[in-house]
Amino acid sequence: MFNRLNKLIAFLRNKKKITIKDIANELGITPSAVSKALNNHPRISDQTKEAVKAVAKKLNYQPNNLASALRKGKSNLVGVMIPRTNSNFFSSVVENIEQRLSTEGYNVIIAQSNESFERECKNIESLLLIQVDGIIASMANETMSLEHFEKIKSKGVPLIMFDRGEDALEVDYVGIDDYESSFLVVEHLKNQGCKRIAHIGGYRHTRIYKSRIKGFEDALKKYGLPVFDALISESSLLIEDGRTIMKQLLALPEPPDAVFAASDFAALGALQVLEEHDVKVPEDIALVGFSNETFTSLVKPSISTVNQRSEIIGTMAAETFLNRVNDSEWNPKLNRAMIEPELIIRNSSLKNH
Amino acid sequence: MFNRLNKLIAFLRNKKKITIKDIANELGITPSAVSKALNNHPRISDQTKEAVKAVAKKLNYQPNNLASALRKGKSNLVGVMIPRTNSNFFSSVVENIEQRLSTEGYNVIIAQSNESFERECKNIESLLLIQVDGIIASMANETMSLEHFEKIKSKGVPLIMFDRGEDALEVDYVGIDDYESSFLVVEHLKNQGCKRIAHIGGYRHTRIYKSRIKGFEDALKKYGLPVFDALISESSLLIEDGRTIMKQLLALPEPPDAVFAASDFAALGALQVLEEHDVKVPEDIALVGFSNETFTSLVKPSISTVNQRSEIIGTMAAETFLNRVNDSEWNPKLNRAMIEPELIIRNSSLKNH
DNA sequence: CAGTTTTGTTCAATCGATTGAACTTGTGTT
DNA sequence: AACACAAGTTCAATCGATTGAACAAAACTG
Repeated sequence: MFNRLNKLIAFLRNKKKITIKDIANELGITPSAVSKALNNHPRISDQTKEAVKAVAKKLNYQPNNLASALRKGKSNLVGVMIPRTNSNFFSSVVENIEQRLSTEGYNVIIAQSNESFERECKNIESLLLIQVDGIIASMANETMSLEHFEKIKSKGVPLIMFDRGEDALEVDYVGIDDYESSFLVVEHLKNQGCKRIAHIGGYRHTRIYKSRIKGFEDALKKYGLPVFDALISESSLLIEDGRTIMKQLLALPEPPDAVFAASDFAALGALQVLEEHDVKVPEDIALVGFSNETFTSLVKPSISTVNQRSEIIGTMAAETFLNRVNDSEWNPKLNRAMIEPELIIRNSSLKNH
Repeated sequence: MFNRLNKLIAFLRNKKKITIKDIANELGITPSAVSKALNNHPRISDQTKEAVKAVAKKLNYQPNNLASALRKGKSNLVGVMIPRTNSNFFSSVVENIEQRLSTEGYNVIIAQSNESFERECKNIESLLLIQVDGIIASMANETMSLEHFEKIKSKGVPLIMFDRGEDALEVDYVGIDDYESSFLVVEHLKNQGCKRIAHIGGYRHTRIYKSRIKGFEDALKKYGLPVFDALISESSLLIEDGRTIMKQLLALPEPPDAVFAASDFAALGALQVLEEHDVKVPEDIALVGFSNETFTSLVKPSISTVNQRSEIIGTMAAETFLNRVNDSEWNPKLNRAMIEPELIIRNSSLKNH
């Protein structure tokens, strides 16, 4: 009884699998003619093409991408690897990449590393196994070694990094100008009358965080403000890190009158601690975060932050990939795009209102 | 000059492409022996197996998944389609699915519909083209027609729905008991002394929202509270919807003393309006949301909400998929799992503290 | 009208791995 | 020594689509 059912199901499934052969039979031509007709080969008559396409539609033909990918060495898949999906910035970048690439016939595959180096390696492994035509990625915080990314390059698969990328990895890159963004923040805080500005930074081993720290220091100098090493810290920039560091800052003999955190999460942690210590924000201490996460506009006070222009970054990353596959080998020059950051001023740093 | 470079690159690429043939040559055996050795075929000697594996490692052999997928009709890919990635719930479910399936050798591919019906259709198209071995999905809010999902079934590809799924679509399902969750909320609100409870619900055409509304009404009856149609609304449950509806509720001759929103976003919108109208939460109006989004614990007051157990749902969805592929055709019975919801009580509904 | 082009199609090989059948050894049995 | 049998491997077909070369037929040229 089950056997009969099995066979029926198997039959139905086979029935479903329409191949170019079936179309060829239906029309009395060969599979190769069908293939060429479907691919708009110039040597095939319009008449045949139309007939083939009509039959294909009639039979509900679904091309087997695997087969064509195998033959053509092209899967029409683009892998996008991000540290986390539950971040406004990353998910927005992905959305914009999807939007741009889908018009070009590419399917976007998302993989998340969860900020884990190991996961990142595995994901790359997976994406390469799937034979993606390219990878657009942003590094996990944990990542220090670059071998896994080198592997992508060495396989000849185009690799485009965004936001978190390293110069040592000589690949196309799209991101905002992190160095510049620190200037925006410091200038704004200075205008608000702040004089002792602290920076809750990311680890210097990551280029973007290094740039933000360097930009921060240089901006202080430019605007004639003192640089205190005790006010500059490095961490993973999670909420908890923000909390810990903020507590340390408050314990200083001379606490800062402004805090610039290199991540909104760290800023949030800092805000929580400030509140717990009844420190008024922005009156006593002004606060600025980074990334324009959704919650920054929801908390009280709303947190000023740096907009990383996820739409532009996503679109440009996609565009860069497209250039890369179209130009292919003949264009070995790197494409490094630095987008202008935008400071979004909210209540956490707005003293005069 | 460029030509030479081209050739070098081409050469390097070819060099990279190690196939079982190369391994076979290296050892003086045939490709099929290599294939069998790598797949632990019983008829191959341990000695050969070890030798093959050693050489494979030495040459850094990367199996071409496309080829094996083509032959075996199995890609080892599982597509996960969710409405949005920037939601705590969905991204957590995905993470748990990934975790479970990766141990089984599957690669998870994420696609987001962005709550758009059209996008959902396209994504399914894509996933089917990629020849995924199965699809785990949660429907977009916009979706009313189910044809695209039927298509998955008709192709014999296992389909598992989670959270947002319809009974009409006769497929495996994992989700919390939405009906029950309304009881938890109403019971809690009643214990807080609330008597006129409003419900900001989702559209009834979606099963889960219908269940929540039905559960809400039945719970009111069970706990001896009056059911007012004017206090029950349907919307897309976005922040803006929460705002609009809250305003309407406040404009009533007799406003509610508690609001149960079927989404945290709607609850957030309601909270904003309440604050703008200087209504005290929870004293004047208590508020409960749904989904345990990150921000619910960050805003003031923190929002009580229903935990959808993303970990359990993700793991069970993965498990269900695995059962389905292993049991294959012989087990046509549906697997509908209803997880117990959990009420997380925060300040927005806690009057006595 | 012979000869050349153009057009439309078929042929056959190919992508890389898999798999059942077939074949060749070596070992064990009587 | 003859034979069965298992072990180890090779052979050849296959998955479905693609592609350059080859071929036939029609259209054009002088």
